[in-house]
Amino acid sequence: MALRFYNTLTQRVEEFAPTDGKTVRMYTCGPTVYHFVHIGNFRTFTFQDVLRRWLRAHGWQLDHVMNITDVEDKIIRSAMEERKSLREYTAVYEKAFIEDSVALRLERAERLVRATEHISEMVQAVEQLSEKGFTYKSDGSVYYRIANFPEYGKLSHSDFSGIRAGARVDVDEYEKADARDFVLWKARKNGEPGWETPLGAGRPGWHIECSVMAMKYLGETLDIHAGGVDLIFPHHENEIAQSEAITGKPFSRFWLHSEHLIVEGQKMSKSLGNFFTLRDLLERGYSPESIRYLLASVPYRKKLNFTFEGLKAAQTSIERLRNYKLRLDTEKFGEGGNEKIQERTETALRLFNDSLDDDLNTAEALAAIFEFVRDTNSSMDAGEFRAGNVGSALALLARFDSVFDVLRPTVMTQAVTDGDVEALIAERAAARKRRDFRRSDEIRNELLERGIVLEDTKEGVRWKRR
RNA sequence: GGCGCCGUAGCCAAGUGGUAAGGCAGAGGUCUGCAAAACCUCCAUCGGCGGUUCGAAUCCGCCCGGCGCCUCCA
Repeated sequence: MALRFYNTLTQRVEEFAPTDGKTVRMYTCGPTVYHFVHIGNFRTFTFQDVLRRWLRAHGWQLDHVMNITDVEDKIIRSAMEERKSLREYTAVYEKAFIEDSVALRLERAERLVRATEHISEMVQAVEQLSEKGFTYKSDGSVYYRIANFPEYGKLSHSDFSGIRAGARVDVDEYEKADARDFVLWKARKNGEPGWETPLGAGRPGWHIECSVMAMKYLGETLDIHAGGVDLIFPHHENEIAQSEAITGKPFSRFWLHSEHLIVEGQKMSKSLGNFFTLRDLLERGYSPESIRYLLASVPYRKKLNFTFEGLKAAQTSIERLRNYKLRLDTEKFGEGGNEKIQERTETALRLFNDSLDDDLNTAEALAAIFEFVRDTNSSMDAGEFRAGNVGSALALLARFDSVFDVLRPTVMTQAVTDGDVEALIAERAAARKRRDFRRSDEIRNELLERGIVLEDTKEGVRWKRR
């Protein structure tokens, strides 16, 4: 089955392949670095990570650009309050974002680009728009005149023809000709940081950075542009208006949008006390993998109800898979291979692939894996699973983990060395041999307290860190 | 008011015309010195009503209940 995505632009599921057949040129809207990125943002970034990994599983190369918005009203306000430069202020949160991303095993985009490092390109873009008659000035700021872009609204599927000038309260304190017009270049106000440019002293509007950076690195037409649903309007709509007005070509072939995350059934908000950053959750003792698993397990176009019960369930689910892999790695199976099991492995792999090809249906992909795990665990118990079946089973798990990436535990500090463990296991074995179960259990509990779990199997003791 | 989404077992959640995936939790059991791990069994007729159809969770209509965007926002 071919890879298909739901395209917001066409409102249809469409087959996807990169234009040149080799490299997927993708742009995703990254964080605004004025605070710690929250778990809802990471839902979107995790979706993008799964997307990246699955595109690569198809054999394509990636050229993925993610922006860092490091100039924007809230940043300016906060930086001024703290008497810091923009860079001083944003550096903290940018660093935190990257650390959090590493913890969640989010692959780094091929290019991570900052808005403030593309000011001159943005100025050029605004000038191009002016030359083509898409702009007007008001109070020293430059605005985009959407009336001159008839296709405005094609992404959000809204009809703006009825909107009249002055129909809305103007939130920007600037005079706009039309309510939907948006600012391309904001004139500097008293004491604000800004740039001296041919457009005047000021700073770029939010939308122009994405148009400029996307086209600078990826060309006039992208393969994929992705972000959260709340960006459809106005951000992505405005990006289209800017980019297509300049080039006359489609800005992006595919537009993918991830749904929001809610917490315990409610919208995440600071006032409700259900607002979490990754750091908050890690402090509560949840593992990065369990958070990653939970975020990835719900298909990206569905709202994700983030609950602590779900987080615990995620951790238990991961352990089940790790136990299975441990079993494959350590158990002695009979010689030869079992044809039936081989067929089931192939079926599971096919189901896994087909599910992800179907607009990244991660829930269905997981089901294929768990069904396979139960089925083959059962075969192992019955002695039907053979040494010849191990390889393909491990390959299936590897395929799974190349996307979900949760099998490897995040190593905290290793208080106990492997040697210590082995020595105690040997002592325990001796105790068990003389049926001294008191001493035997004592050792097992002692190890458990230090994070080592022992399992007695018919081939001897197996242990793991938890 | 405009546009759109959702409502499947205790929780999370697939399935979009042929008689309900998967995970977690729970109950009982097998195995084990005891555990752990694993396996087995049990646990829903899909918000409500009506319609279309041989047949609907899946299509249509109405109703009830959540929610998003339309303004900064992943």
